[in-house]
Amino acid sequence: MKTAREQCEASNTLKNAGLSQTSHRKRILHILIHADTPLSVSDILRQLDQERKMNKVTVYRILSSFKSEGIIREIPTDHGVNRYEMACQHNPVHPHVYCRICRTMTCMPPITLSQVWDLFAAPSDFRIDNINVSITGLCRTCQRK
Amino acid sequence: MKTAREQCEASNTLKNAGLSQTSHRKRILHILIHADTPLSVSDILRQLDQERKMNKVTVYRILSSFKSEGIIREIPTDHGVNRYEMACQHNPVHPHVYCRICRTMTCMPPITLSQVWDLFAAPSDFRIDNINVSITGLCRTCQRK
DNA sequence: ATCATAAATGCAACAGGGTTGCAAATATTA
DNA sequence: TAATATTTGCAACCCTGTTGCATTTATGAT
Ligand SMILES: [Mn+2]
Ligand SMILES: [Mn+2]
Ligand SMILES: [Zn+2]
Ligand SMILES: [Zn+2]
Repeated sequence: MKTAREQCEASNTLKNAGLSQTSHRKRILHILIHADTPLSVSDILRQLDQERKMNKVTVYRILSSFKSEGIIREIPTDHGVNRYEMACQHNPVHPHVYCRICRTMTCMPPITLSQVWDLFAAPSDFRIDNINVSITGLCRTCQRK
Repeated sequence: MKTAREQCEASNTLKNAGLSQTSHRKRILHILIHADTPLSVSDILRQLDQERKMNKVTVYRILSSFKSEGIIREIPTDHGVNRYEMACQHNPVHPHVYCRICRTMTCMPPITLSQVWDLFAAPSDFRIDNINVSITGLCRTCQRK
């Protein structure tokens, strides 16, 4: 019997999703698991390239497969740059605050799915894949400028 | 004394925002006021071009000024294409459902700002400009394919 | 109205995120 | 090991959105 934490590790995550265990996928997953804020593709490429270059097309395709399998969440921003975070048990759906100047994105405490459901009352014939709550504005630092 | 409806008309909106009354701005505002769903720049250009062409840079700049003045809201999507809707009295903040296949965006019933505030508990030192709730998934039609 | 000044628009060129086709490399299975 | 399917890299591309600059249009004072 595995602990919950173990099940969120890279190789288990890939196994549970039915994805083959390539080194590329594990490297990207490792970065996402250890991130404390949602990452853009540029962020991920920058981290990868410190160790060994990876083609950006590969990163996009891997993120796309992770998204299809529900391993990660995609969070759009006002600036047209998507960000990605783990969608595992330890990271339930939650809102984000996003500074439109420095483009810092910060995770907020989670809300329960039932709260979201009650509040937003999505139409019953719409199949929900993803609920994104994004609060854009100015962080404390950027308010001073 | 003007009625509330009159205050949301194009020329009044421009006057209240302190923007000069150019024909370009009025044409775009007219399109947004009569839209029943948030529009992309392509949507707006397509409608404009049926009558008389307008340069896309002009459209972007006008939307940008409208956004700065709080006349319109900008709604990002998973596909990196922003959409725009009026932010007048008759159109309070509300969530949207967005189909990731046909890319249809539909407005949902409004929630009160205090509900959002209580639920998301944004940090007190963050100055909120915009709260966006976006529900992505499949519309009824696209579920059948 | 006339002129001076500021603001708005069009055009071209560009930036950056993201995608597609195809060939080469790697993993999987028999 | 050999055959097959999947993954990766590369180049070229598409699309949204931006920037610089010249031209046009609006504004405001004389
Ligand atoms: Mn988060
Ligand atoms: Mn709406
Ligand atoms: Zn900031
Ligand atoms: Zn659809």
